[in-house]
Amino acid sequence: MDKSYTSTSETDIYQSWENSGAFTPQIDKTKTPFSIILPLPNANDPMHMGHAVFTVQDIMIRYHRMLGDPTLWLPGGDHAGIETQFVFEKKLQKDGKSRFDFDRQTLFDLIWDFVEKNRTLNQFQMKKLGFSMDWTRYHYSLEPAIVKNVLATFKKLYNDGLIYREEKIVNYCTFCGTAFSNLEVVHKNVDSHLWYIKYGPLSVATTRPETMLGDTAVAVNSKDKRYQHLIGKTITLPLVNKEIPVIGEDSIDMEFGTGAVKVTPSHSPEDYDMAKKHNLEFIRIFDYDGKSNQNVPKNYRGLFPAQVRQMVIEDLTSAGLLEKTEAYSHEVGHCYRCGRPIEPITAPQWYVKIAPLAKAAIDAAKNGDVKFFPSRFKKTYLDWMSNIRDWNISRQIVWGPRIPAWYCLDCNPNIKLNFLDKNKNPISAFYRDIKDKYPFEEIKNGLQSMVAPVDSEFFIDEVSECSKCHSHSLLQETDTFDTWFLSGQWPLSTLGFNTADPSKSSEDFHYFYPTSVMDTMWDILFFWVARMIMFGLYLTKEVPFKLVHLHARCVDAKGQKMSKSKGNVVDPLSMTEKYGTDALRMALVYGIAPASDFVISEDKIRAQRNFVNKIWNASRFVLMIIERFQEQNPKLEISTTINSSKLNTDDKSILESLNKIIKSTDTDINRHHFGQASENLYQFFWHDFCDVYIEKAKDRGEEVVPVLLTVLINSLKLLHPFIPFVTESVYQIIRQKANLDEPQLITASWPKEIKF
RNA sequence: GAAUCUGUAGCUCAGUUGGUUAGAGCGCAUCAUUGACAUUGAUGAGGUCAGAGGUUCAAGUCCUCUCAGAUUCACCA
Repeated sequence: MDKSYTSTSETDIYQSWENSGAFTPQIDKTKTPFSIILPLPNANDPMHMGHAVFTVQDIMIRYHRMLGDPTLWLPGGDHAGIETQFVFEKKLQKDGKSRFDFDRQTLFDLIWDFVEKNRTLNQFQMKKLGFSMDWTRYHYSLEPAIVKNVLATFKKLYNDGLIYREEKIVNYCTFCGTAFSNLEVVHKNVDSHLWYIKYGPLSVATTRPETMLGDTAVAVNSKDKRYQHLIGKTITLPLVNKEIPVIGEDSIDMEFGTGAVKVTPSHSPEDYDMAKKHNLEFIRIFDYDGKSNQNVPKNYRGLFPAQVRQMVIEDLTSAGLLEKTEAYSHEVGHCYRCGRPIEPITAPQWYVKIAPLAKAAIDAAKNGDVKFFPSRFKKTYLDWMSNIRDWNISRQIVWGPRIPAWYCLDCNPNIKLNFLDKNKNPISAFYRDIKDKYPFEEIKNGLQSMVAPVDSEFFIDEVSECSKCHSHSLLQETDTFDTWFLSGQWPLSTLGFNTADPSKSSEDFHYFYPTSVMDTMWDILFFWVARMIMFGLYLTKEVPFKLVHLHARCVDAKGQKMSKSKGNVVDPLSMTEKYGTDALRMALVYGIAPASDFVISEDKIRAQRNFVNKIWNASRFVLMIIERFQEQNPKLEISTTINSSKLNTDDKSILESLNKIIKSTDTDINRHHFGQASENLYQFFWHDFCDVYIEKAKDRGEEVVPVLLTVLINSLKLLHPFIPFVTESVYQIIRQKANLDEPQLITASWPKEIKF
């Protein structure tokens, strides 16, 4: 054996595991399987430290595999809708282009190629980390079969009356050009102003003066004595010179501002609700490109909100209508992707009626069908679940499956179309105005996006002819699915559940579903975990996993979340090259509490590299001792059979410690205290075994061999889930020496109490 | 505004259902080591477990409050 451990053979060891079929479980109906679906990484993203924390999954997987359970760890890759398109658009920007230069099919194809180039990268990286995944069951989220199933789910939801299309106020990012769900909006505190504007007989206080051009009412508290006489009357909206009503609304805080609030139903969520209640007019003054439109007086048109604000303030000031300006800081929604302020806009979108789905998901958590670890996350989950609102599943991007709805242009002439004509000139117009100018095929081929009025009729199945007017001018909805709509069905899709006909679901599905554990980080508990639970219950009546395990988050030395934009990411692969994969894996679990933040430092990895080397050297020494005894006594039998009559107190002591560590490792792994388990193993091996037992064994004769070997082999087994490479390579060497039956450590039997 | 978490050695953190002198890694000090390993060994210094009160035979651990920090959720003008 070499003088120190080198990690150069890791790739070979991984290959031999994979070739031996160890990663691929056999379906055995007499046994209970253990299965984990990997939280699918973005297919085109390289791995970061956060992914390396999936080591805890490998620990569980390897442990159960050694216990003899049919064990499945199913890997996958996500097309990651908005994320990927955003990255791609940045790339386009560098080349001086934008998404508007392409029709949607071309853009989609470009992104597809872009992703394909990197798609296998993180598969390679996961192998580097030693993850014992079943690559024969790998899935990619845009595989035809998976997409087909997702569309079938949409159809089922639709048929069950759980899908609807409505024009509500949405979180719209005019830069990214898409709406977002509430979860994707980041609230930031912004220092701004409160402007007091004179509206006829009263004044209103507002943080967004520019939206006044779209005001359709003023609201006051109906109990407010100052304004009671005005309720039901109208006042004149300045700058626009239009009569708008004063309404009484109990939710208005009389203490705040002037106690009177301007109401802009199309650009404020609260005002939207008020307008629905009081039947107010909706005037959308900002378009989806972020600029003011035809609904504002001429001089304010075609401008961004900030510009309109400037003008409105100036004009109000010169008209003597701006009473005062106060400094004011408040929360403003920002796009989680590009960081720009979200513009609340009314837009027709597709929604999932969430209440019935949420109810089942709440019940499942309450009755323990799905458990949480650490358990406090159950409360977080239930709190969120019980306040959940209908889910906006439509995104105005191209990178993802399109919503399967088809509109007849001739029945819905008010559909707004954005497309490139045959000369690549951008056209933006209502169908009614251009139907005679452009052939349908030209529109269809150059299509970028469309906005169908909320009352448009659609077909949920693709048809080539409109059943009403027999037109062949049918276009599929250009909105794509929220990426979580697809990944929310991931456990079902990957295991072969068939939504359209559940009886045709695969054997894998029947055997491995519900899976055992879903291990992820708490930051996607709502985005992903909650959605998977809802979909799982909705489609199969069963939870997709019995346990939600939230692992720790890796932060930088300053305690900050690692992110590419902050430039503080530590690349796990460079660490594996420098110190070996095992050292990194051990550093990622050693002494770490579940679901907490932890700092990964090079010091810590180095310390674990030393431990890995200690294992190597201790094993080398044990073999040297044995060889020495063999030279003295060629007939010496190398065996692990313990003869209790020959044991001295040291032997008994180390065997007792071994039994203790076997027991505690079992307990700790089963209750997910991987940090504790690894710490105990570290202490046991280095201190109890090396520093104490081996030191004393130096002075003893060949009778130490069985105990030495027994402790060593069992230690290797116990450590294998944590540090698979060094343990396997040592095992292979010892196996030859000691004629061990089990060909590989990865599939060797998990240690049981030693009788002596 | 609501909820959750954290505060333990110089640094980064463990500490299970409350149970003897509170632990690890790194760092530090002293010594050792020519045959497993300097990627080593031994010994040691260093902590009124954020603060106050309470429950208990017993509290780092449970309860209440205070202080400090972090995070998540939330449509307030």
